[in-house]
Amino acid sequence: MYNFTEIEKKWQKYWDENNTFVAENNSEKPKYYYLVEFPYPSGSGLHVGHARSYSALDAMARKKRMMGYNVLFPIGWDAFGSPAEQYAIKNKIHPKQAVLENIKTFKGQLKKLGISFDYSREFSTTDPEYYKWTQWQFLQFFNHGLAYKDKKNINWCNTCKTGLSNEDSSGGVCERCGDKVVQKEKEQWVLKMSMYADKLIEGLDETDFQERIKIAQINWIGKSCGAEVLFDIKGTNDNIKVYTTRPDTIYGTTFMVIAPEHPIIEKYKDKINNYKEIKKYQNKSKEKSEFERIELSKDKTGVKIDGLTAVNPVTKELVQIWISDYVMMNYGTGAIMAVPAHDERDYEFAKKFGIEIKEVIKGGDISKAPYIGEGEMINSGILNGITSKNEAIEKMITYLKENNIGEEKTNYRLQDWIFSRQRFWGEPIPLVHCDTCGWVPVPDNELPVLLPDVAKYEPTEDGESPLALITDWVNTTCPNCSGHAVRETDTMPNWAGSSWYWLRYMDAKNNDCFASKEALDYWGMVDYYNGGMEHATRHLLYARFWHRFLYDIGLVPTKEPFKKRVAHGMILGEDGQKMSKSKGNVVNPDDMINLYGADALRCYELFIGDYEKEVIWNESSLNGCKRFLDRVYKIGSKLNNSNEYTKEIEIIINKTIKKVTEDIENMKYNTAVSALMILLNEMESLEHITKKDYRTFLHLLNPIAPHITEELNEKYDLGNVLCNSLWPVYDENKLTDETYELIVQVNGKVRGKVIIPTNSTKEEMEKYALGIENVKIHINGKEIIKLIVIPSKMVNIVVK
RNA sequence: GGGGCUGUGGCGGAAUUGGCAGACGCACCAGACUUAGAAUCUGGCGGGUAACCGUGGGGGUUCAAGUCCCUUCAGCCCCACCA
Repeated sequence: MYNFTEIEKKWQKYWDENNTFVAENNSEKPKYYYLVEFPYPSGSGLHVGHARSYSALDAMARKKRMMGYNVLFPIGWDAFGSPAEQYAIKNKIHPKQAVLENIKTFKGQLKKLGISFDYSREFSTTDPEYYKWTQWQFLQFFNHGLAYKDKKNINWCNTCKTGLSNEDSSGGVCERCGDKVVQKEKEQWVLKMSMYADKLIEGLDETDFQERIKIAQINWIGKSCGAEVLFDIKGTNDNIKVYTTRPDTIYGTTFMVIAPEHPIIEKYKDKINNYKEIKKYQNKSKEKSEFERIELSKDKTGVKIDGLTAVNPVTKELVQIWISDYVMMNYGTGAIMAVPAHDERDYEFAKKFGIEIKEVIKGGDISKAPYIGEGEMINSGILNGITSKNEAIEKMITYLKENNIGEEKTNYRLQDWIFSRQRFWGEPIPLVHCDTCGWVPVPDNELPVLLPDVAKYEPTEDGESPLALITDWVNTTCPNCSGHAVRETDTMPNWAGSSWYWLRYMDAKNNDCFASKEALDYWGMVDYYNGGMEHATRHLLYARFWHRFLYDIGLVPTKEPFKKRVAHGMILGEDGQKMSKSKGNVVNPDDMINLYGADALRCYELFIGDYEKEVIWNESSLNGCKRFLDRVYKIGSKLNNSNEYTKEIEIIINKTIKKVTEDIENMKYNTAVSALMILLNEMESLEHITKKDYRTFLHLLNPIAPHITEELNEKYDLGNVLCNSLWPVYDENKLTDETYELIVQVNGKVRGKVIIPTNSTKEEMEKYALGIENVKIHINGKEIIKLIVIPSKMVNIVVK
C-alpha cells in the first residue's frame, strides 16, 4: 500500500498558493454556480455524509472548470442556533468561541479532503459583517408590513425554553431536543409567509427540482379549496364561520364543532350554562401535546356547549355546538360543520355521543360506516338529483354567495413563520420599542445590532430571552423621537441566516450592501443546489420565500433562487443504523484519510452506491478503492514515449471519456468510477501504455481523485497541470469497434453468439445467425415464423 | 388515513430505458510468491450433474419483461383528527 499523505499535502498547498479555485465575478467564460448546503459546524466534526455530497459536487465543479466554465463553488458556516449554544454551555465557553473552534476543525477536514471550494468567499452567519445584512433584510420585511408582532398560542419547548415554528415542532415534538411541545401564549415576531403560499407553488414551475422535492413542497404548503360558511348563533347578531371543502354536504350537517381555543366561548360565557365544564376541557387539551392528541385520536372527546345553538344557514335547522380537540384553531377557521354521514371523524364523534347521522349522498351503508365517495345527492333541497360532486359544490357555492352566507375559500396548511426565539445565540431582531412611536427599526447606519458580550447566556426560566437581563443593552433611545426605548430581546431562528446565504457568496466582502447588483446579475440563479432530503421542506421553503420577497421589492433579479435542487442519500453505519455516537457506529473521515488517503475516501464516497439513495458504509469497499488507486499509481511503470492512443484501447478510451463525462453530470458517480476501473483493467492487460493513454486516464480520474492524478501527471511529465487543462473530448467516430458479438436467440432464448463486422446488413446478420451450429439444432424440423433483427445487437428466430 | 420511495447473488450495486440479468467492487475459494503471515499477482465465484430455473409473490401484454399493465406482499421516509 502506498502512502499518499505527502502528495496530498503538496497539491493542497499548490491549489491554495495559486488560487486555483477562486471564482471571478466577471469573466469571458460562461458562469456556473454550484451550491452545497453549508454545514452547521458542530462539535463532532465532519461526518462521512458531508464528505459524500462535498466529494460529489467537487467532482462536478472540477470537471466543469476544466470544461471552460467560471465556476462558483463556495463554502461557509451556518453557526447560529441551539447546538452551538448547547455545546458552549456544556463546555463552559462562549458560543462565539465554540463556533470558532468548530469551524477550524471543519475547515481543516475539508482541506484535507481536497474539496475545491473558493475559500476567499467564506463567511459564517455569526459574523457581524454577515448578520448585519440578515438584520437589514428582516427590516425590509418589517418596512413592507410582512413582519408583525402577534400574541398567539405558539409551540413551546420547555427544555429549550423557546418558541418554535410549526415547521420545527411537527409531530408535536421539539425538532432539537425531542421533548414534547406544549402551547404557550406569547408575543412573537411573525413573517407573513402564508401570503406567499401561491407564489411558492407557482414558482416551482421556474425550477428544475427533482419531482420528489417539488411534491414534498406542494404537500407542505397544503393548498385546499373549499368554502367558508356563516352559521348564525341563535339569539345573537353574531355568527360562527366554518371552513369546509364539501359545502355540498351542508344539508347533512347535524352538529358543529369548534376548537377548544375558539374565542366564541369567552365572548358568550354568560350564555353558556356549562362554562365550568368547558373550561376544564379547554385546560385539559392545552396540556396535551399535539402528539397525544393524535395518539388518542381513536377515542373522540368533546363537550356540548349548553346554551349556544347555531342555525344552519341553508336549511334553517338548529344545530348543536360542541367543542372538541379534533378541530384545530390554527387551521381553517377553527370551526367545522359536522357531516357525520360523510366524514370519518364526524361519524366517530356522532356515534360516540349519539348524534343524528343524516345521509345526503347515496352510495354506502351509513349504519356501518361513513360514505365518502361520489353519488346522487339526496335530502339536499336544491342539490337533489345531482350526481357530480364538483357540480354540487359549485351550485352550493353560488347559492351561498347569492344569499351572503358564505363564499369560496382557499386554505393552506402553510402558516406564517414564527420568527422569534427566546435564546441568546441568534441574530438580535433590530427593532426598538418606544412608548410614543411603537416599534421602530434600528437605522441602517447603526446595523448590525451586535450581540452583547455577556457572561451568562443560558435561557431563562420564565421564557424571556437572556438578552432581556442585560439592562444597559436593552435600554436605548428611540431613533424616531429620541425618547426612552427598549430593544427587542428575541433573536432570530436558526433558519434566518440560511435564507439568503447563497446571495452573499456572490459578493461576500461587500460592506455597502448584501451583494452588489452587478454580482447578483452576473451569477443569477444557483444552477445546482445540493442538500439533504430533510431540508426539502423547511429550509427550502424559507429560502424561496425570503428570496421571492427580495425579488418582489426589487432587490434580486430572479424570482427563484435555485434552478435545480437535488438531494443526496444518507450514509448509514456498518450495522445498517443511522450513525450516532450512542450507537458507536460513527465513522470519522479523518481516520479514513489517515488510513487510506483522501483520494481513496473520495473515490469510495462516490462509488458506494446510487447517490440519491441511502447506503451502508463498508470499510472493505473503501479499501478496494485504495487498491484501485495503488494500481493507477503502479501502471506508470508501463509507460512508453508515444503520444498517441494505443490502438487496442482507443475505442474503450473514447467510450470512457463519454461515459465519465456524462455520468458525473448526471450524478451517476458510481458508474463513472466503475468505467475507470474497467479502463484500468484494460490498460493492465497491455504490455505498454502510451503517454496519451495515461494522461487521458488521469484526467478523467482527476475530479474524483485530484491529488494523485496531478502527481502522476507531473511525475511522468505528461503535460500541463490537469486542473488548468481542458477536459478530454471523445471522437464520435471512435466509439464503436469494427466488430461486435451478435446474440442469436431462438424463441427468445440465447442459442448462439458470433462475432461479426459492425457494418453488417440486416440480411447478413440473419445469415450469420442461421449459420450457427447450435442454432441449427434448435430450429431443426421447425417452421420459421418470424425473424426479428435488432441492428447491432441481436437476432431472434421465432419457430413453431 | 394521505403522499413519496424501494424490493436484483453472501454484500454494495450495474443493466444502452423493452433486447445476453448480475458490469464494477467487496467478501469468499483455489493457485503463485513467502520459512510463515501481511501485501501483491493469476484464476474462479447466482442456483442446478444436466435439461433448465432464476430480478419479493401471482397474473397479463410482447418475438422478447428487472424494465410496461393489473393484482398482492414486505420494508423505508415524509405528512397527518387539515375539515
